[in-house]
Amino acid sequence: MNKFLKEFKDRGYFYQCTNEDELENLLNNKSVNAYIGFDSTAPSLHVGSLLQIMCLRLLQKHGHRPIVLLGGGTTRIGDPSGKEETRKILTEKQIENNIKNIQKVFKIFLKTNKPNLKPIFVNNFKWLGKLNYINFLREIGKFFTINKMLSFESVKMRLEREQSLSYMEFNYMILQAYDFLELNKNKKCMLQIGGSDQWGNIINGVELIKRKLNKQVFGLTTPLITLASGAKMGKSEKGAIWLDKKLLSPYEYFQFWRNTDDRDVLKFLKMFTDLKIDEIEKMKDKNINDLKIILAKHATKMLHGEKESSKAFNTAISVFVKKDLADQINLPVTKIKNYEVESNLSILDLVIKAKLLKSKSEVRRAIKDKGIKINDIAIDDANYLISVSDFKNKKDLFKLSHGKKNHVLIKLVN
RNA sequence: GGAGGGGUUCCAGAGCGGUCAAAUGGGGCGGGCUGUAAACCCGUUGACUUCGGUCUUCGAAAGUUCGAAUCUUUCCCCCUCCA
Repeated sequence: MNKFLKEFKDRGYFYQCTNEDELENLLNNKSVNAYIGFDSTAPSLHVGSLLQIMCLRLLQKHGHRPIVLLGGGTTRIGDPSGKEETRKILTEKQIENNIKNIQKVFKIFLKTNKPNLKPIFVNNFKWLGKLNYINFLREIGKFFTINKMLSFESVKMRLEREQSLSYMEFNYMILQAYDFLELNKNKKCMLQIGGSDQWGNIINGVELIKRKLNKQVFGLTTPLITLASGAKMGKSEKGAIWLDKKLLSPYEYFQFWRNTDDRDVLKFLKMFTDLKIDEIEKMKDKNINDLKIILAKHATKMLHGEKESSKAFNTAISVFVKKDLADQINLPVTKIKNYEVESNLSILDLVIKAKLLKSKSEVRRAIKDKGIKINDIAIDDANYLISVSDFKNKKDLFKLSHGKKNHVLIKLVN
């Protein structure tokens, strides 16, 4: 079997392929350009997109060239797949900023010194933005039948759920198909990869190219990852797990992986680290917590680098194992000013300021439940005022915690 | 176009004049157990509070009433059946 495809399967990335045998031939014979499109509705991607990123990385590892499509065009429309409601429409400026920021993560994951394998970044607004409606209908629209479009899962679902699907969104799949056509013509792209929810959109592109150019191209999908708990990957209790340290610190990213459900650990090691499959297989019988640490270290290293990864690890050790305040300097920091303390800063306000909780009522409740701690000592009075003596251990620092896992350092500044 | 049914707190879903910030389940959060896991058990789950209360919420607006999620009117949205 083709090496790329084999590893793709071994790592659990494989879900469906439009024509596996032919694709294998192609991959055996030459370096292929392949693309994945990414949503640009947020300023960063989150772990939900990580599997796709890993696919591109794997592709590159096997000598194929990744194309990253950041959909300035399609983001203006909004993919109805898997969405229950009409998307919000973003301004052009927001989208441009998002794209700029999202590119950074690919520059990390797809770094290479081989010029011919460098990722190609494309923005489909470049071609979608100047489409002429009449021409488009005549040249592209004629290949699509409404009968078929209505049969797609993404459309059916919206119709069944009685949620309105605007004409604009209904066109999304055609635009995505057109993207593939465009990339095939101009970037020699032969393969589109995507999550299993993209299957419909992908075959539309494959078929469009077949009809329009009489060329065979391919589609490959990855499974939807659900956690053992049944939840979707990417969201945690705190919100999205962003792949951007401005939105989520390396320590918190590390903790996300460190807290993986036992049942998911081996799967994630295969999916989200570069460790060789047989190495992972060999580790199977190791202590599950050690495996989680390996996972967390690797995943963090891949995104934030070796240094941040080991810093995060050390921080975690001192928080959870050594319980030694001195080493916990990598926890998220909230600064407060001298005068704030002097003017009776309450624990209620501080917890909110540190973003551990959102309202004073929540903080009150948490205090009642013994869930708020200063330097690991539970606060039992909701009227507690922060004072200089709270900083006594470190002079200008103390640790504020909500529950066992959410810790923030409070730093006193002038 | 005609006839019915419905829009409730994060979700599902009760309530149908006061005792309703609203049953129950799910989810979330905290605590316990443990392994920073799962399962399980307990607590909690609108906001503000000087802890006495106060304020905002049951599709939208107006009204009846001492008092409305609950009744009336208009409007918006959705579902089912018939044409």
